[in-house]
Amino acid sequence: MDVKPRDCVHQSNEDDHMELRRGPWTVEEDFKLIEYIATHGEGRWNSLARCAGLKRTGKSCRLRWLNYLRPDVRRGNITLEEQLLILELHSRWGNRWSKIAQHLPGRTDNEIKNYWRTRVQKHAKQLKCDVNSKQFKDAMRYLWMPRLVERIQAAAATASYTTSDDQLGGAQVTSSSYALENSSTTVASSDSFGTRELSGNYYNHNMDFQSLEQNNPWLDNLFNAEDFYFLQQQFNFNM
DNA sequence: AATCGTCACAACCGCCGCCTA
DNA sequence: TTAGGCGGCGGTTGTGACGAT
Repeated sequence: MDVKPRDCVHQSNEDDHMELRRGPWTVEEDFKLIEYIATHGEGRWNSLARCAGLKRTGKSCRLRWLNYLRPDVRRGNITLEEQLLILELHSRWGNRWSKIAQHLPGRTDNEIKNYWRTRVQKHAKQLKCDVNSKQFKDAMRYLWMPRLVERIQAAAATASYTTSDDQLGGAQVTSSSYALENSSTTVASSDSFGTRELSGNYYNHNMDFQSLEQNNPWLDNLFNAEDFYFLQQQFNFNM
């Protein structure tokens, strides 16, 4: 952003010692922040907070803007393609959330971090293994990621045969196609493995995921009973 | 209907590196 | 050169929503 709130003279001793607000943001606070940034641009968050008349720390304003109010923030469920990208990038970079977020347009590091903690770590916990263990990494690489690839491909195939938005939901197909385009370029450029290799691994394990999926509408529940059995057989998890 | 447990997500905290005076 | 301020990042916590009992 170009315009910085550098010409703010709205400071007084009272302001300096005012009680800072914490906790959830109100609609009024959001409005103030949006208005101020629309006029003056973002950056220099401490003085921005003062000049905008917000009884918040600069950090709090920055976080609220970047994670919630920014117009290009994408909200809603993490798509399959995004899940695949997160797993792929995390396997390369670890907990470098902001770096990972740079490759998922509209997603924030906070959102990705939350996704990892609530979904991925949950499954590690269910498998009674450490999320950083080789076992779990193998499970991700040889089961979870190939499955995501299959699901992405299946969704794309279904979409191509479908002309009616009513059957799949127009928004979902659009979002899926958009993300697939992005993820395929990124994943394909991976120096370690790409979609083809992932699919190969998937077939090597000789699993009939298609029928499995038909019988199990797991969708967001990434590991189901059969998966646990498979993991137990393949990776000797103690369950 | 009430209570409890779990999940998802927003927000805060502490640390670190960079910049500037 | 250095000290202080600031922004960015990753870890952690608080809390509302929701489902199970």
